[in-house]
Amino acid sequence: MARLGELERAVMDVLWNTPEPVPATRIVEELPREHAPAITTILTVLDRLGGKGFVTRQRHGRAYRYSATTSRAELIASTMLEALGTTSDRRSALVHFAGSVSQEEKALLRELLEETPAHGSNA
Amino acid sequence: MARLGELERAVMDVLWNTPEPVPATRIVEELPREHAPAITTILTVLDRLGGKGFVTRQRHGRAYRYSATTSRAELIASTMLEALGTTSDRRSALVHFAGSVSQEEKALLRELLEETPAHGSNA
DNA sequence: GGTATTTTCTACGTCCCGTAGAAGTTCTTT
DNA sequence: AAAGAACTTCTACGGGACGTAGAAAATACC
Repeated sequence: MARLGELERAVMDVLWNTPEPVPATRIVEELPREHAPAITTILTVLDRLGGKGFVTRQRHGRAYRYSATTSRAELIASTMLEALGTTSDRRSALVHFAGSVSQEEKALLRELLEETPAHGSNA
Repeated sequence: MARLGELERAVMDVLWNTPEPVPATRIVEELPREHAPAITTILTVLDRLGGKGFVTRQRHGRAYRYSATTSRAELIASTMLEALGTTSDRRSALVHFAGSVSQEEKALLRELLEETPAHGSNA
């Protein structure tokens, strides 16, 4: 999966934190940065994010509004899955993973794994 | 955490697949590539990997032998952890993760989470 | 038609990574 | 010791990704 740069990431964060499609101008304002980039910079980034499949847009009057195609949670999950996929020895990797998550997350995960019914495969 | 390029990754794979410290020449031979890179290329990559903290070396006669500082499993686990760390809503991410692992891994993870005793925090 | 808003086009600088030649160092061999 | 082999260090280039944004074009408003 394509990787995100720092600004790309920041833009995604704005999209993820906003329930509705966002105009590019709004993204500039929303960006938590001292030195805010120019609007054209944001447009370029949005375009690249579109190319990577992370963002879509719809016309809204003269301008576009942008929204994320994938939730943050989904992206994180697939990053984790992808990392797991780089080894044939998944067990070892999971051993280390299980050993390094916090107590709370351990409990949470256990809970989530319990409650999932019998169908849960991926692909 | 620093990211790995394609060749860097391939070199790490050789190191991970070899129990003992490996001479650079050996890495060239071991590399599963049609167009094998020059030895100097490998040396450069090893140097960069050293800079990133993934590789160390010890002198062995005139030459060096290289070894990985981190196991593949550890690296994968920390990549997963790092991905998790990019959200404040870990729960959502874990929900998606738990929902997308295969049946076998689900069982395995459950098992691993059960058996871990009370100590398991990270930090 | 003039002005403001927004997009599209084009492009530059930097950093990372694959790539490796040239030159230096160290060991071996005669 | 001279020569050659083995290995490392130094230096550097080219491509791609990303942050950056000006100039120009399109669109809308008055």
